[in-house]
Amino acid sequence: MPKLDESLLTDLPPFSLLERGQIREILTHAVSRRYEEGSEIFREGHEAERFYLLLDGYLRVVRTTPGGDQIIVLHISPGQLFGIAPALQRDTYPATAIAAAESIALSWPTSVWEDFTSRFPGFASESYKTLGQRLGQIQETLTEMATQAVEKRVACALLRMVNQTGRKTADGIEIAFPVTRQNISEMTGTTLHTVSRLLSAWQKDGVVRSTRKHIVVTDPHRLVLLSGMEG
Amino acid sequence: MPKLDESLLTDLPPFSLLERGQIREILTHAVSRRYEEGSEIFREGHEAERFYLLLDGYLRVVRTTPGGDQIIVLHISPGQLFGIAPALQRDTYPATAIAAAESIALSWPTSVWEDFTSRFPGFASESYKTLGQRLGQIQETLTEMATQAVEKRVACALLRMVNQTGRKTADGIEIAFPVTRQNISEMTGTTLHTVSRLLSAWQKDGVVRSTRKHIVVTDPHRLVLLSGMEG
DNA sequence: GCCAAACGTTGCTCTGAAACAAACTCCGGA
DNA sequence: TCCGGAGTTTGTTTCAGAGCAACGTTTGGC
Repeated sequence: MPKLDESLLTDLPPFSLLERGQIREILTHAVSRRYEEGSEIFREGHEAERFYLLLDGYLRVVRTTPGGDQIIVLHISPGQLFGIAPALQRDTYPATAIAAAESIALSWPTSVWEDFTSRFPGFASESYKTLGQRLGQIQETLTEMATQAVEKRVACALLRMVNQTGRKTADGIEIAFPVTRQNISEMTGTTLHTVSRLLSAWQKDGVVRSTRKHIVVTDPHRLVLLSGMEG
Repeated sequence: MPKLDESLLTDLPPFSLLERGQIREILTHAVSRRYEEGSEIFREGHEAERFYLLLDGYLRVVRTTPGGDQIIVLHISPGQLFGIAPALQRDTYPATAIAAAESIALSWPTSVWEDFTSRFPGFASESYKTLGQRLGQIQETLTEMATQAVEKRVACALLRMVNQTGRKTADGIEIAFPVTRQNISEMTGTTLHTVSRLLSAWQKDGVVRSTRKHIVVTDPHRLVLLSGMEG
């Protein structure tokens, strides 16, 4: 295991209120691990043995139906806690986490959760804040799914990724991790065919530019209009 | 305010570990109120001033889109905490709660939340368990919405209501609160017309029997088959 | 440098369910 | 008792988007 530097954590919300010494102690319990693109960090329904903090990379949180269809519930960006089943008194993960890009995460055994939340001020409240945000996000996605047409859902999904992970480039804002049409269809409850057609059309209109597994939004404002969020 | 009896709370999970005296103290901070069918307990986006416990009746938790469409995120049954935004470090309600039937709820000011969770063992953990269950339910609904056809979604919605609130009658299991076709369409992201057609067809097949605002599932097993959960 | 697999595109068909439309029925209140 | 509104039913039309099919393109492994 590589040596972990304290500065990794000092700027992250769950740990920002803590002393150097406390952070050092937290790190002594942590395991750092690298996950390559497409690999599974944990699986839905399995015993929740550890909880995690994403240091670098991006994750997809995924659910699979009995019928074998997969849907992407949300994405995790660096700095976020995930797999925090213990916060919800669950002993089993409610979804599967998959690395969308090569990623690095710290993890701790579930058994130290109790200890962390009681001893470290701000750790518990930040965790619950994260949970609250996620609950909100999922509700948002649910209402969108229930009320909006496919085109708007896809536009919203792109915007969400751009807002979370977008970085400016010469010709627009690009999504910082690999995404396939299939992935987008799993975020929006549609088919890869429909997503492909939409992206092609938007590319023709100059709203996006996309290559294999890679999307740049060239005209975010137009995309917002397409998403039907306003106007 | 009517006098509140301690026995109201002693059997409910959030309070089951507590002493009589503690429960008495909790009740001194509580306000009890009756909500008539269709009335709003709190509204999405408003300041989360109080949190609640449903004593009797049923609630719908609802979200409204900018476009005016409404969708029902979940239902609340007696004994459950709700409006517990403080548990998630939110200062605003993430959804609107509406009485689906005449209901009675206790409520406390958000300011005592901190106090309750720290002083009363089991209160916090039960609250978080509730939250965990709800998160799971919503994820479930989301995947269903994304992958299943309308017919299955409606079948699932009925089954969920039956499982949560169903009581046996002469000719089947009935849903314990008023439900309109419109309501079901708001649970499943479809139109009241489609729901009406489905219920008519199922009634013809002897799977359900329904009158205005009132549904009895006469053949739950067939409904499970229709829901595509197994087989 | 070749091959296979993964990813993407595009055309065509067909159907599930929305949209539109019109009645009908029940219930509560004046 | 009558009226009006809320809830329900049913028919018809329409179309977005799934399903099916075939082909093109990139990539990485051997």
